[in-house]
Amino acid sequence: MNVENAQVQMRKGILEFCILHVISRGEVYASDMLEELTSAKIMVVEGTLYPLLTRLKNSGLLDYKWVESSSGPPRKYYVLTETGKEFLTSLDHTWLELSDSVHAIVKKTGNRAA
Amino acid sequence: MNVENAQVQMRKGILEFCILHVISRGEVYASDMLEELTSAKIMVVEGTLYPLLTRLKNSGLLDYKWVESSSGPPRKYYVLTETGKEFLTSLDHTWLELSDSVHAIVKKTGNRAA
DNA sequence: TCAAGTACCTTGTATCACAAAGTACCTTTT
DNA sequence: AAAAGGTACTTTGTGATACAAGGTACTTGA
Repeated sequence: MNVENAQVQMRKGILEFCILHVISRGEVYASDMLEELTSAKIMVVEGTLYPLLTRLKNSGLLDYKWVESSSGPPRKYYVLTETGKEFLTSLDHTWLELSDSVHAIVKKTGNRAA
Repeated sequence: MNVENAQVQMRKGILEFCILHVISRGEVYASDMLEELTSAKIMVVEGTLYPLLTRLKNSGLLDYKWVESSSGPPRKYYVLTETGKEFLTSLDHTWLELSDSVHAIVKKTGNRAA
C-alpha cells in the first residue's frame, strides 16, 4: 500500500469514462487517445488501452474501421455507437454525482471526538 | 459491460480516499463509516469495508482500539496514524489533480473530424 | 536485406470490490 | 437459563481489470 498504488486505483474506472469522451469528439485511433489522455495527465499505457477498447467494442459501445496510413501500418479508427452515446450520458451523470459526493466528504469539517 | 458495473469501477480507489477522510475526523468504527458514506451516496458494503480497513491497518495507515459497547459486542475504533495523515494529504492532491483532469476532458469541445 | 518506427495484440500477475456465509458477543424474551 | 434477535467483525470465493512485458505485423529508408 503506497501512494502510487492508491493513485492507480483512483484512476481505475475513470479511464473508461475518459476514453469514451475522447472518442465522442470524433474518430480516433489508439495513439491519438494515448496522446490526448497523457496530455491531460490521465496516465494510460498500451497494455491497458487496447484490451479496454476491445471490451468496449465487444459490448457494443464502440465501432471501428480500418484506415490505411500514409506512414506505417493501418489504424483502427474508433467511433461511439448510439448505445455508446447513451452509455456516456449515463456516465456523465455518475461522474457528477461521484465528484459531488467526494467533495462533500472532503470538505466536511468538525471532529466527532477528541 | 453495463452502467452499474461502470459505476462500481468508478468508485474503486475513491473508497479508500473517502474512508481515510471519514476516519480523519475522529475515532469511528465500521458501522459509523458505513452510515456516513451511505448518506454521502458513496455505496459501500461490509464485505468491502472490513477487508479494506484491515489492509489499511496492515499498511500502517490506521490504528484501532477495542471499545466495549453498552449495547452489543465490542467495537474497533479506528484512527489515522501519522503515516496515514501524510498519506491522506497526498491523496487529497491526487484527487484534485484527477478531478481537474477529468473535468478538462469532459468539458473539451470541438470535433477533430466530421 | 536489415534496421527502425509505428500500430495493434496477448499473456501472466496482482489487486480489489463484492456476495455470501460464518463466528462471536450481547441483550431481551420466554 | 435456553432461545431468539441484533450487532459487529471475519473469511472465502469469484469476477473484473490495470499493468508489465513480450509478441506480431506492416511500412519506410539506409
